[in-house]
Amino acid sequence: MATGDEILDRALALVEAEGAEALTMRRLAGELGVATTTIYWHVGNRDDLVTAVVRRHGEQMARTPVNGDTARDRVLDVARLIWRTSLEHREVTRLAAAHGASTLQARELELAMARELQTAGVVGTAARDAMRAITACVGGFLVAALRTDQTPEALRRTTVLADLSADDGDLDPTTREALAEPADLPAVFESTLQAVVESIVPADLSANAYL
Amino acid sequence: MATGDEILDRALALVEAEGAEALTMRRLAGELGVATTTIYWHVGNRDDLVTAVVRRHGEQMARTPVNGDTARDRVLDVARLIWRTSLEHREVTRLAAAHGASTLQARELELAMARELQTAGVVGTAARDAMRAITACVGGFLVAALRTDQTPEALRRTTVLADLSADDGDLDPTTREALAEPADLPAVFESTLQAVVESIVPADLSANAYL
DNA sequence: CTCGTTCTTGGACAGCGTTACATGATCTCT
DNA sequence: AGAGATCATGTAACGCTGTCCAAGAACGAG
Repeated sequence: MATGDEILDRALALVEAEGAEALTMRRLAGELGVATTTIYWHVGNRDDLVTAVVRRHGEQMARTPVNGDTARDRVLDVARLIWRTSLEHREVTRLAAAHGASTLQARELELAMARELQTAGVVGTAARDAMRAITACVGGFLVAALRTDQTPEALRRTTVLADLSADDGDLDPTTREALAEPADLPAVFESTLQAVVESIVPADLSANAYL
Repeated sequence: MATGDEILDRALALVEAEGAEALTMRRLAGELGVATTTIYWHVGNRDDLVTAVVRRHGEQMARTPVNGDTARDRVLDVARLIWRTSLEHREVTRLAAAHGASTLQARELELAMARELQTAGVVGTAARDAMRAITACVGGFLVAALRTDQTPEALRRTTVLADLSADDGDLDPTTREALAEPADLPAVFESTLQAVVESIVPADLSANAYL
């Protein structure tokens, strides 16, 4: 009656609809009209459940085609794709992050990035290091972005603003004021991404003044 | 008998000694030889507790002096400082990350970075964006690094290697082999950091071929 | 001594993941 | 067709978590 796939689909829907914290064994079982032990039988542990959910979602994420004329553009596009889809399904992203499985969520897209890097001439350990660098940055910006949509109270605890009082006197008032407001994260992400990719796959060799 | 400071000190020691997961209200109370409710009276919620612990640790973290001749070097050094101390106290870092309070942990150091950016001529919203970019990258590499020291079983689930079988046929065997092995994360971090900072605070203007 | 505030406690509640065990359904083999 | 194994589900419990309530202990001020 309740196949493993049905359970995973429901779990995914539950997470997307009501948040990562809503994914509890009892809750999911209730959603399916089934005893909690049934989930254990079909899927296993909660760890296994989350892993399977994240993996399944990761495969769906990778269905979007990659755009870009040059290989470098395509590398950039894959990174943006991870960024965008992770934000669109932020609850799944949150679940994956809490589980330490972000890499699993983006697994297919990371492979796609490796392919694009390859056609850009980056292979072997260099490709691996490049991929890790890019995905680490994307992941870092993602946690920053996901932290933003939390309760205002928790935000005030966490953000740098707090007290722009006298304790940082040697800081320009303009800067201090700017620090109190949130950054345009997508824009900062874009420019940082460009810098990182540029350091790995130089934009256009003919435009390089050194050559 | 049990002041708030004592509780926080014990909590910090507990986390550093036995891991972030060991910080439970009952466990901490037992450690202090006190009823769990006492903690609630002095510190408050568990959220409050974790927040206070992370903040306290963050203040201790910021006591290391910043090195470097040029302002740019000092910006780099602050970033490396966050990286290094966060790894040295990885359990606290894990706790902060699980709580969404990484920014709080590094608050003082981020302010230090803002100061260095200022002397490097980056002020106002540019300073804010620069700081966010750098800290996001550091944070991303940190979660990647912390994921590494997890159980081998969980690692195999998460890492990109898994099956270097036929499903990614158009991938160079050298690359495929490299992807199966972990990267030298500190080295990749260092070079990525350089690239990001370079894009914000150009190294030495006289060395720029365009000027 | 007594009142009021500060501090501490024991005991409960609801929720979580997980498991041992019993039960029913389904299929297979003789 | 009937016996037995395998699959699928349900019941009930264990130990753990954060949290709160009402009641008591300590203690300084009047």
